[in-house]
Amino acid sequence: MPQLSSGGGDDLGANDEMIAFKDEGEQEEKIQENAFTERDLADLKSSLVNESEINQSPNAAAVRRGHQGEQRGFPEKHREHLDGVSKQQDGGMYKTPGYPGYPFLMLPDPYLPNSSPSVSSNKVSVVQQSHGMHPLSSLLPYGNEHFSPSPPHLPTDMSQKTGVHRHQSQDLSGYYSLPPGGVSQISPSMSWQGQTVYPALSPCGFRQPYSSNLPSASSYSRFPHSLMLGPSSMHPTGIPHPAIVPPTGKQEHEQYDRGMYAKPQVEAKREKEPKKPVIKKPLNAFMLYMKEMRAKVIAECTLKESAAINQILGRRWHALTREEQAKYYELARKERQLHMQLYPTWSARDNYKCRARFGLNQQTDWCGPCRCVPNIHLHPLHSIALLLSSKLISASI
DNA sequence: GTACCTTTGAAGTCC
DNA sequence: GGACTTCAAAGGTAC
Repeated sequence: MPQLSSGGGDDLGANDEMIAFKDEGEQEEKIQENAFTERDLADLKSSLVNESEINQSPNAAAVRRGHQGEQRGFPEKHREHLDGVSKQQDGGMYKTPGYPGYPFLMLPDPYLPNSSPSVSSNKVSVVQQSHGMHPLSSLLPYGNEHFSPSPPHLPTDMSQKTGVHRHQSQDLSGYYSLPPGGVSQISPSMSWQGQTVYPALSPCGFRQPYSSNLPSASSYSRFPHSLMLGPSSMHPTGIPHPAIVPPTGKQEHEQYDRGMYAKPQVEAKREKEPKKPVIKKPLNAFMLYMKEMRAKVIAECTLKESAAINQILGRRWHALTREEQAKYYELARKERQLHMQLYPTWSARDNYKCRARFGLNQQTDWCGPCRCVPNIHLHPLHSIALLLSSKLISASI
């Protein structure tokens, strides 16, 4: 996928999608000729989303379900209009003096030299956003200079362009104020950069999932309290990370017991033990955008259904300029970088359901059913032995 | 109680 | 290398 990592600011990654988005009207013309194509159904959904944006009705989602047939021919011009409106809205978001509801602003900036709750990290800054400060800079744990034309601390090859080089771990210490000894020496009290990415929302009508009475809890809005209280929730480095979540709910259920296999006593015993926290994937650019804009869309459209909201956000994402998208690509890139720094052995594969489904150790067990490999690097002979054993397991299954 | 929906992007897997 | 799959967030909905 296109990323900033290619080094050029022009390669922001949304080209294809943006082109497809612009061609949407042509497709809809074809749809009028073939009323029962699959594209028609997809277009219907988009039209319904448009309607939700226009009507801003809290019942729009319900209406969508109930009257899909009636709304099949929703005028295309409304979509074009909405695209313009949404573009205007999104474009204006960076110009708005106040930045209400911008969730990232409420948290300390761990990567600024003075990372204590600062002007850019408390609620006051929310309404002082625009004064010589890029609105997104506050969202960043990386400081305002991130969007400045020539960040002083950036490597020379990154200064004048948004280009990114993938391997710049040496830069992270400057970016994230990491101690020279590496992440393992980061004080546990330091706010995790993701807090600014997954924060509590401002009290001005936005959701605030956890009590703000507890200072520590408010600083870890994305963490369940159990995660914050227990050392088991900590990363080995001692750093609480928003990507670390206890395997509760859906994931826990899917990963530890799906009824796929009978539980031996060992399994039952394992369940009594504290569950290992799951390291989540770092958020990509669009996910970061959604996190930021969801509350705004909810407020504007009075929608609550995430599926419909995400459709709107997807359209708005395409409506963003490349420069606007670049900010989120850059954020996502830093998220991935820090994630890699903190969890060098972690792989997205670790969270694949298949391994946990069969009760396999993420680090050592060979996943026979799906053939995905363990995280460790095995001796070739060991690998062959595991391969053979996995085939036997597969045959027995 | 939990899967599903819906979006885009990153990463992994497969052929 | 391209196609495909999975998972990140979110919360209402359906079963």
